[in-house]
Amino acid sequence: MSSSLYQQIYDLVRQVPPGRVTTYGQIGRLIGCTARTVGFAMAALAPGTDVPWQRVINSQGKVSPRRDGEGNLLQQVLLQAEGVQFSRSGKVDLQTYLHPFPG
DNA sequence: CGTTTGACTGGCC
DNA sequence: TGGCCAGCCAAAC
Repeated sequence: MSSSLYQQIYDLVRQVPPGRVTTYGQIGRLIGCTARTVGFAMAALAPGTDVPWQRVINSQGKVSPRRDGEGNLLQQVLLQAEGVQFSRSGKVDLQTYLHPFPG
């Protein structure tokens, strides 16, 4: 059962429940690739995907600025709608919202 | 097949 | 706390 590298990334992101977040580095470490690769996989997602890409943020607990510069705001809104609270600086408390992956 | 780019990260100041 | 730099890896050209 060998899935593509991207498929493994998407599979882990789907395991993140609403109201929780994960980081690029966390997923990358579980699969065995770098955070850059995870970010690249997120960028390759289609608008109507079933992957909760909004729950993937950077190690600083902030939403990474995208090349377009528009979806980043949407990501914060979607997370807030799930109950994730942002600090005044626009940061998320990873110790509270980071999803603990099994293994 | 070499170069460039990008939704990252850790270290340093 | 926040900005800058080098390292990393995969896709696009």
